[in-house]
Amino acid sequence: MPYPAKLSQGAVVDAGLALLDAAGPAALGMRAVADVLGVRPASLYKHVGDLAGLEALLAERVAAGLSAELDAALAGVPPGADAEATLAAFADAYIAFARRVPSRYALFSATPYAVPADPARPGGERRALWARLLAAVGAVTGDPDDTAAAVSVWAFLHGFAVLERGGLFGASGPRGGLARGVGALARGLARRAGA
Amino acid sequence: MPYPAKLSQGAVVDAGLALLDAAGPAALGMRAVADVLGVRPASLYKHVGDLAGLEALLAERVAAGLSAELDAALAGVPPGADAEATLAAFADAYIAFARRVPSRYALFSATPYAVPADPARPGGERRALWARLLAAVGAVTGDPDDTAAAVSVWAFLHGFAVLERGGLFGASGPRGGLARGVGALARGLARRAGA
DNA sequence: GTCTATAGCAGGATAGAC
DNA sequence: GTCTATCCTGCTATAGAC
Repeated sequence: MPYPAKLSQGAVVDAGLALLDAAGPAALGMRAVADVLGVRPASLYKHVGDLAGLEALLAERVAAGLSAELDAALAGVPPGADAEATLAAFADAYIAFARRVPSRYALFSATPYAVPADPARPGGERRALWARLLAAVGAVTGDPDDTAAAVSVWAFLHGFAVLERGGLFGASGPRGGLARGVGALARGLARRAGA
Repeated sequence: MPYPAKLSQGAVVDAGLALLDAAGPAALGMRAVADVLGVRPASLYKHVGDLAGLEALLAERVAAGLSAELDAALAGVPPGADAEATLAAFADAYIAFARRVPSRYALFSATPYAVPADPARPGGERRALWARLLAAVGAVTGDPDDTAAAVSVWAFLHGFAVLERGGLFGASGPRGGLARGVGALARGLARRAGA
């Protein structure tokens, strides 16, 4: 065989992830991914469609990784723990991910919605993430499906991650803003004592 | 005169702003701005240096606009108002700006720090914005220089703006998450009643 | 200060051979 | 399924004439 099969969709996604970590989201492109794989750019189109398709696959993969880490963090919280401690564990895991692999987090959060293409029903990982968030927030509010509260917490965490990564906090850094915000949200979102 | 002066730095910035509003941050470029002005791209370089210089000028201008609106919102709060109402007015004005001119907000928040170039000491508008934020948060915490609390509120507002604009909330939208988060932060950040 | 002309670079995507 | 070869589009930035 003159041209044996060297690629697969999974291999292309793996290469994209490696490139993402090494060179950042701006460097993600068909040419660069092909270079990583030692292959010609044209070959990739048979496996991931086009660049947008590759990005969607990558976002899904990243969402799965984040979801797993959040799951582990929630599982590590002792059964009788304080509700605020549960939310703090979730928040710490979320921010730790954004700090450890900022390029993956950037790609994930820049992809509006994994437009449900035909194969394998993407977007499912996003829903899993949302479920983890609702669980963590539910521990604080007492309502296991408190959408507004979940939106609040997500907005705070995402905003913190983005501002920190963008250098918007300046040289002084966040200055305790993470713990302060998580604590404030936990107390402020909690069901009123008398209710 | 064969080539009368048609341009000025201010005119180029105005055109950039118009282009930004009409076509989004991705469309901002020397060619496009020149087209808006009916001029050749090469002419712009005498006025704004290069593309990065133009972006810095635009970010500064946008920061000034946002700062002014926040100022007006804070000034509109009655003197004896509740501390939570003050923060809510600030938050509403912030999000209203991000919704009304999303491209301007995106440019502003994407520019890490107006690198202080020689002319007119840029970056000053950012500091003004930070002062407004500290004032609004100080009304809630009682500390006029509570950095951690200000970081918390900014992270929440920016995160909300970004997620909403990016369509990350999905079809259902934020679902009351803004008011919920502002209320929770106001209560959670407030100085303890007994202190 | 504006113009013409051009250099230089990078990127996505396709047609058709093997 | 991979290859070669190529097209097309987009952009910043500079040199030198007027």
